[in-house]
Amino acid sequence: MKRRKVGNVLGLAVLSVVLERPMHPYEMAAVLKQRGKDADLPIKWGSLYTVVANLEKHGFVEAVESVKDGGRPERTVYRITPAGRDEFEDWVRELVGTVDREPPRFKAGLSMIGVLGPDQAIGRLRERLEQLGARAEAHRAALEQLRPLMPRLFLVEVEYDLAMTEAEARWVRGFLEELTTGALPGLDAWRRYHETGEFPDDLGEFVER
Amino acid sequence: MKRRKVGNVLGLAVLSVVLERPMHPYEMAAVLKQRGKDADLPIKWGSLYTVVANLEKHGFVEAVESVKDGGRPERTVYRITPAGRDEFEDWVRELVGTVDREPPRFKAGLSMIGVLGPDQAIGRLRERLEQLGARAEAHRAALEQLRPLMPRLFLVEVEYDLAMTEAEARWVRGFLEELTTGALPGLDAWRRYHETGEFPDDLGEFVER
DNA sequence: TGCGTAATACTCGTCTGCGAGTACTCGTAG
DNA sequence: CTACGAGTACTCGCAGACGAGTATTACGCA
Repeated sequence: MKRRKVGNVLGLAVLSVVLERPMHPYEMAAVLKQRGKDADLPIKWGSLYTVVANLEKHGFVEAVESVKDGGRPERTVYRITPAGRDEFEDWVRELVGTVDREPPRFKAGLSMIGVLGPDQAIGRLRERLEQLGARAEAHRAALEQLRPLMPRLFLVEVEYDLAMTEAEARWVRGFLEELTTGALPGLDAWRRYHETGEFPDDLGEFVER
Repeated sequence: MKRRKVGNVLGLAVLSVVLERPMHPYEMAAVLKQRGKDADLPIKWGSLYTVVANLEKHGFVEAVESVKDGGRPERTVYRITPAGRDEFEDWVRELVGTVDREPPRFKAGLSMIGVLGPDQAIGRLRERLEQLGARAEAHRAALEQLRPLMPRLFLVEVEYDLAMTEAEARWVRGFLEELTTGALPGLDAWRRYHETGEFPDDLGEFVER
């Protein structure tokens, strides 16, 4: 039980907003959304209330008041506690300081790319490349637009994302090059395997690693 | 309901092994583990049986026999169906062809790096850089060792991972550079904020984007 | 003034993921 | 020859995640 008391990243997001001022859950979601954080961490309504309740259970936030404002449903406003502040900082420290690498799904796909023939593989990789290009472009545009409005520090995540997107695009382009020019060794063996369904006779490679 | 009938990636892994020959769940896990796939997709025993059951429910695999071999607990052996084959290929196609980008936790950390002061940020980033270096090194070693034993095609995922790790390391190094040389604009405002806890007066940036 | 639609602020129940057990067996060191 | 630890092959139950629903109010507009 070395695990974080509240494991959901949404909890981190909640802490980050409630740090500024007390809020009720719905407002947290609204603020997060409006700041564009929901692009990185999609807000699930179902989880929000569970997560806030958990944060409360562990003493990271506490209920301040229950306002019956106008005729609207009753809202419970939460405030961050000192323990919550600590937890938040510590969490950020962990996130920044350690690479845990939840393995990207693309990697799983790559490791099984064999089942598609080379031709399908090429097609799919082209699609991916296109999407990566669009994503990079969108980030560049966002940066350009935001740069004059915000301190650099608040844009660093976008710069990072852009850098990584470009890196991936570069890699995919390189791999694609190898596939299309036929530079990748074993390309025809691959094609033969995919068409006939049978391996060449070099299967001894499974036992090791 | 556009979602995949069995959503868990572990399902993909199961399909990928059961494609070669019929197996019982425990054996699937063993094979996966022994091939080192468990580095990318940690096998959770709890999920394995649920996932296999689900695959069966949707007709992607079917039970072949229940062997009572020796005195061991009874094992149910599963075989892939044609539908399972299709599902598998389609899944791989999706994985390779579309970038869905489950947002890296590091990005979340970066977007909140403000709460750590610049000094702590620097420390943590140094740690990360070190870990990235180790990871890259490990991958390079693995590649060198495996290259003569396996066709290139089976190493492509590792090459990809290496490329991405290096890219991240490069980015972190660059950012760290800016922080340590003081090239990052607003660095002292940041330090002041962290020490005193109060913002400079430019808060108008929250409302837009 | 009446009506449809959007926004507000949740609640509920299902379904999944998975950690922690369980029970049996085999090899082997003493 | 027997006790013990490591492997084998699962089962169970709970905690969390999340979609879909609900009830109320505000607001545009014809």
